[in-house]
Amino acid sequence: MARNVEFDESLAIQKAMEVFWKKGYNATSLRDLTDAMQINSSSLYNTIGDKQELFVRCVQHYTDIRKQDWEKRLASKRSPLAVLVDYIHEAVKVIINGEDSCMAVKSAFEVATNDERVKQILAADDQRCYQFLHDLIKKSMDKGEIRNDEDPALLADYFNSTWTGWYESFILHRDPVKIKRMAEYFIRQLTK
Amino acid sequence: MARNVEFDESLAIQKAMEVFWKKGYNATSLRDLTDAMQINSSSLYNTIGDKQELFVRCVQHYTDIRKQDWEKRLASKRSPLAVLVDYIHEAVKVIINGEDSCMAVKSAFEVATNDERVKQILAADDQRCYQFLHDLIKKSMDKGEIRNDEDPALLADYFNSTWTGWYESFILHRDPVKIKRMAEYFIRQLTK
DNA sequence: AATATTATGAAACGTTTGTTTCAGAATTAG
DNA sequence: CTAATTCTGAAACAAACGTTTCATAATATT
Repeated sequence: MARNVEFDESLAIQKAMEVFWKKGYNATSLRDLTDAMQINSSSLYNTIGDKQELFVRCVQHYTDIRKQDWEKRLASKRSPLAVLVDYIHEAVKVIINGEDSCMAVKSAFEVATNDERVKQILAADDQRCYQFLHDLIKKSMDKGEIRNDEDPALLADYFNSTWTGWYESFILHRDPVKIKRMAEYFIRQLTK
Repeated sequence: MARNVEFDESLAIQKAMEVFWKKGYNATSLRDLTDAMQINSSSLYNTIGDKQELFVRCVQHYTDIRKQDWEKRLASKRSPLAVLVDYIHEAVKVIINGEDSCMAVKSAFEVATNDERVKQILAADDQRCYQFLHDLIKKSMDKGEIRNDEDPALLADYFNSTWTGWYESFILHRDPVKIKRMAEYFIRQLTK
């Protein structure tokens, strides 16, 4: 027998995520957040909680979106190698055209070292990406699309950790050609 | 005709660097810094400047140390491949045993996106690491120590960006074996 | 329609932030 | 020794921080 929450919580989380993504955890103030979310701080504290809790929810939201993307790609009818190559090309596009870097990577270095919950969420996200790559590599090997003289688990680990450096490179040099060349080498390693 | 600065400036920079390295730029307060440096904030502002200026000096100091290390390794009498492999193994040790992640990487993601001077310093540092790798790879190819069917500039770029992901992986999973296996694969790519 | 309950907005909370001030201690040059 | 200059330490600064309070508005249930 009382009123309901007025604002759309998932939309508010989305808006907060965008701010955290761009500025990072520590450089984002609560006013930055409530401005973007268009809610009062009392509403924030009544529903979601404090800044840390909000950040956890935002990181969770960020990784949820990625999870859905990987699941959709794995369900594709195309050949595993085609899905893998397509994914790499889209990753390059995101790095080159995206205004901001990857929120998962930024949060891993800035927050995961101090916040156990954020670390768990990002570790789970990383594990899913590994699984995504491992599935595609294994299937490609079984179908004879790529060479199979290396352990697919090792390749998945290696490739999974590779993107991170591409983000750093693009932050420092803003050279799209450099990223594209590395991606081509990346794919060549598998196929030749 | 007046007194001199009392504290050792380079020692103070070193101490400040350690704090920034561990906590990151935004999570570090000026009191954290003056406590570690064991100086009063007035002395800090009189000699070095504000927080941003101090951070720039710390990042510069961090990259200076790396520069010296690369120069020393390049001057080695051993074979280029041996120097390269040795460097990779030591990089793995640093990742696995180091309490904190790489300050250059952390700063690239947290600060370089907003601070042009930090970005320039880190870009120059990255360029030097590229040059270090390129020199060793080129020489190894010329001596016939490794395969030469790929462009050494491309390999240097690719390898240079690879470490960053290893740091992220270790933050999230703390699995030394994983890092070691990736390093072995890394070396295998060159030699076989 | 009355009532109990909850969400909201504005203001205020005590801390902490980065930075500045300034009197006095220290030191060098004449 | 004197005097001019500079460094230091403690205190204070306003602004911004994350968070809480509370009166009021809103609504679902009876």
